[in-house]
Amino acid sequence: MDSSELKKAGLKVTLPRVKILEIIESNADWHMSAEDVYKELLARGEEIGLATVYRVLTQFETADILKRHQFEGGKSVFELISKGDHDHLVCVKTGQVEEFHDPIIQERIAMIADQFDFDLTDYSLVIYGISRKATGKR
Amino acid sequence: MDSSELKKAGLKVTLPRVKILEIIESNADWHMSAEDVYKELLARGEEIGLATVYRVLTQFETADILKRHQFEGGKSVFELISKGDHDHLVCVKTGQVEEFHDPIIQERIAMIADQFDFDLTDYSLVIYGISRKATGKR
DNA sequence: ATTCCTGCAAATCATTTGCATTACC
DNA sequence: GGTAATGCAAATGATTTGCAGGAAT
Repeated sequence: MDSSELKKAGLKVTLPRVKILEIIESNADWHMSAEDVYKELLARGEEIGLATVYRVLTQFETADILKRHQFEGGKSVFELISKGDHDHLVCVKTGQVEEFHDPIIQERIAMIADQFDFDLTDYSLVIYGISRKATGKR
Repeated sequence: MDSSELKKAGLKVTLPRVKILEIIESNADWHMSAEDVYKELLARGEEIGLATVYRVLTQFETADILKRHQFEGGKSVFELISKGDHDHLVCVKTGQVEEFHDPIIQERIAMIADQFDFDLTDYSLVIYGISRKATGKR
């Protein structure tokens, strides 16, 4: 059950939090914005305010349940950290997102941080391109 | 002279545009936000509106004179494309920005885009960390 | 002259916050 | 029951846009 994850994070198990986590989990293959989550809540007939969605998403980020990404265009999108370590390719035409993992790049990043005397805390890598296969996703 | 750059880009040579380009060029070692440019204009006694700064910066971006970056925190920052190809390290404590160039990473990125059938248009790589040298820049 | 540009204020967009009310433990 | 969480509306912060007046070619 999801509640354990919430408790573990020191968050009270409330209906909005459970519902929001459910929605993110049932859409684990995409990257949802606060607005997306809110719309999905409405679609499911839940009475949860947009402000709460923003608050909860931020709490989940702090609790290391979600990771926030910016990609292009003002809005943040989120994905489950439990999905593991990966970076993204984004199609600039369709918005389609693909995931990849490249140890060589990661090793280089660690090396570069070290060269510059930085304690690496995180990095962000997004590849933008035009997908040659018309996946027309979403 | 700067005017040639503007003309080449199909932009009329106007005082705001020349002044803004001057400011960016004279601060080529940092990454300025629209607000930063605006403040610098005021400091230099120029009467140029913030809206114009935003408009001009966007035009320069479209004309491939500037590149826009997001880094952390809502605001966009800009830098001259003529500075060449590089990526960034950002100190999460001080905001200090360092630049690096790594052909191996770039080659990998090209390879990955190709594997996923993407025509690479661009990518964004930012390394976040805590600088061990207190550069206390800016 | 004509078309493009600028300044200003008002409009947007995404996100945040104050506060009274309500829901968990 | 007490504290933490939520909903709503209003506040923010960054950026954009409409429009009337001003410049550049």
